[in-house]
Amino acid sequence: MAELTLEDIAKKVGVSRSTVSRVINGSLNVNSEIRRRVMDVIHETGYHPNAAARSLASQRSGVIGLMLPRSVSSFFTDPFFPQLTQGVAYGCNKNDLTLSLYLVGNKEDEEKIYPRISRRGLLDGILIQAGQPDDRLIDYLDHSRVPNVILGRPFVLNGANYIDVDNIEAAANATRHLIKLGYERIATITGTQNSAVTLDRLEGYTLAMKQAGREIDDSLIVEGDFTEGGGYEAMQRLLPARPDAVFSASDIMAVGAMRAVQDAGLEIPGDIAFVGFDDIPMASSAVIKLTTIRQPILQFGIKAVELLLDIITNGKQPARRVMLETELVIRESCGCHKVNI
Amino acid sequence: MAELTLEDIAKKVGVSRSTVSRVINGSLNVNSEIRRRVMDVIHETGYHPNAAARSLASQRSGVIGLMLPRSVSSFFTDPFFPQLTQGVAYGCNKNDLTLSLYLVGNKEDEEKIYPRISRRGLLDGILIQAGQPDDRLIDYLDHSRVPNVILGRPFVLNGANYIDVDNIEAAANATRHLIKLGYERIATITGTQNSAVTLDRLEGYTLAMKQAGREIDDSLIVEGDFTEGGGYEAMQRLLPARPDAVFSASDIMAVGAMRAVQDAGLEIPGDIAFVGFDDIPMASSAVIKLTTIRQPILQFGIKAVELLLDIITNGKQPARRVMLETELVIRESCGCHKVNI
DNA sequence: GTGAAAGCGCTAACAG
DNA sequence: CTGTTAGCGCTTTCAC
Repeated sequence: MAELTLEDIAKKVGVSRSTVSRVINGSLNVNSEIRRRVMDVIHETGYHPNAAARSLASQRSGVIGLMLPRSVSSFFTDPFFPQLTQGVAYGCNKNDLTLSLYLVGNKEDEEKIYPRISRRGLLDGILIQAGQPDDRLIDYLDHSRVPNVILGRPFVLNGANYIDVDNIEAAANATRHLIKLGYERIATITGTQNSAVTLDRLEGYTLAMKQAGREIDDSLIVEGDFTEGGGYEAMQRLLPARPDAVFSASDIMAVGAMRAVQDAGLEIPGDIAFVGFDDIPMASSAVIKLTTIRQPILQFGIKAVELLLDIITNGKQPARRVMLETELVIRESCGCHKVNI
Repeated sequence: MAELTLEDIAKKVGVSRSTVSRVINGSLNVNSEIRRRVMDVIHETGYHPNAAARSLASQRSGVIGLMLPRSVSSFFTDPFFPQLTQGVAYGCNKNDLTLSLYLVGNKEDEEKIYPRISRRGLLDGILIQAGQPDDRLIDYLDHSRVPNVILGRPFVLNGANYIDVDNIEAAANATRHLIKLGYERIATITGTQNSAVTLDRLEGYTLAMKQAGREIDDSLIVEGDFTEGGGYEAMQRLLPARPDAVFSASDIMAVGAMRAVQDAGLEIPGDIAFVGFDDIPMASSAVIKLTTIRQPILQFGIKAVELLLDIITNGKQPARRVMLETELVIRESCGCHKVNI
């Protein structure tokens, strides 16, 4: 059977194309009897309006993009991104939006993707993961008229719309918890250099330490890369400095680091206590029991979609900055109960 | 500035709209001098054709969908899916396609998504992850005219186009490896009930055991759920049966199971040997060293896109079934070297 | 409350 | 090799 059009439906019901369009788009000014008949025919025939035609006429596609730049290589290595993606997907489902995913693999991909997202008609707006300071994309989008919101604080603000958690405060919180528990040599495993999250979480650590009158010992600060393996190696480098507690800038690195501690024959939290960041599902597993800073990852994605929708509808002015709350979730890796005895 | 149209470019260059369209679409029949001038103006002005108009006129959107049904709840829990998604994304990048991701969260979402994917004009075709036997979607798509390929063998074939690895043979291979190494009590941790992968891998295990003249001992078969925690628990249930080797239907479950073994004070592979399935990045980490069946996950995604493209171009007849090769990757968890001594 | 008519911006015959 | 001419299928004034 040939594809049905609005015109076909109209003919079958005996009304005009406009009327059918009105009932599909939920206009109130339609006689309820006619509306019913139109609906019936639509269901009987299994008619679905053509998306391209609709986009062209209405200048709205109902599609938003999610772009993860090349610098986010940990897409399938850190559960954070899949979960974020899921949050965005839920946000889309909720708002009857379709999600287009742009995963950039290499420089070549990148060049091909720029034009695709700026092609009008395809996307109503786009969500971009903040990356490294030299990410040209954010800059690029700033100049384009595509409504966009940045996931995470971008390096250069410039009236950007973004959503984030207060990484500095959250990391400070995590560190303070360790300080309060009486640990003497508190170390930190940072994320990849050159990303805003890494900088902010490190700053939070430093802040809390200084506020507590502790000196910053560089041998207690090691760089990870947001992977489990990276956490393992970072911990191995850290071990000689004899830390008695570690604040890890991500849960997945904490998991790797804890493994390194165990492989070294030490105990958690007895010998070394841990606090992570993210609260990925694994953190609450029976085996890990990681005390961590919970980010509302799913909510993050959902809110981002809503923020974007707001910008699409009402314009990008004034700039919007949404901050989500984090929360210290106490499990066993920090050794809380040890102190309570 | 108002949005540029093809007409504007044509006017600036002093040619007709069609000519500009031709150079954009790479038609050969254009005077090279004119082509150059058109290109120049396009670059100067930063013109991008409107995707909706183009889709409407050409009946092709350049967008394909990737649908992960509700039954795939392990999206952000098993690295397999993110990696598959990445493979699909690469395949899209390579072929100048845009990827739309449909992650179904709940029944409600599901109902909203059906019409979205069957709306013509939006999608040129769709990739669907095979799920449980009662997944209505695959059935639904079979009747629709949307070109589609199923990722993994579907329960009901019916002329479906799909791509898969030979799970039975691969699992048998893994099991045979363990048999050859002389293990006496070889167990298996299966995936979630009711999925084709689970069934096939279990069948491979049974097959290899029977072929080797081993009896199938039900106490050596436990069900997992494709999560790390599930693997851990499955192993705990398995321990009393005193297995000396385990074939796990996925790497992530193997990781959990191995942890359970260590927590029980046993050694790998000394007390219990392991072979996994997938070869996720973690499997080759310095800590895990998991012997496993490597699936070409990225390739899987890329090939799926190419297959879909073929169907879009040449029609769904005849049905295409693509099988990808797997490979046994030997690391340390199987205890190979123990035997070689 | 309903219909007619004018596009939305592009592709694709078809002439020339 | 290039221009003219129809649409693609829908939304949206604007009359009535």
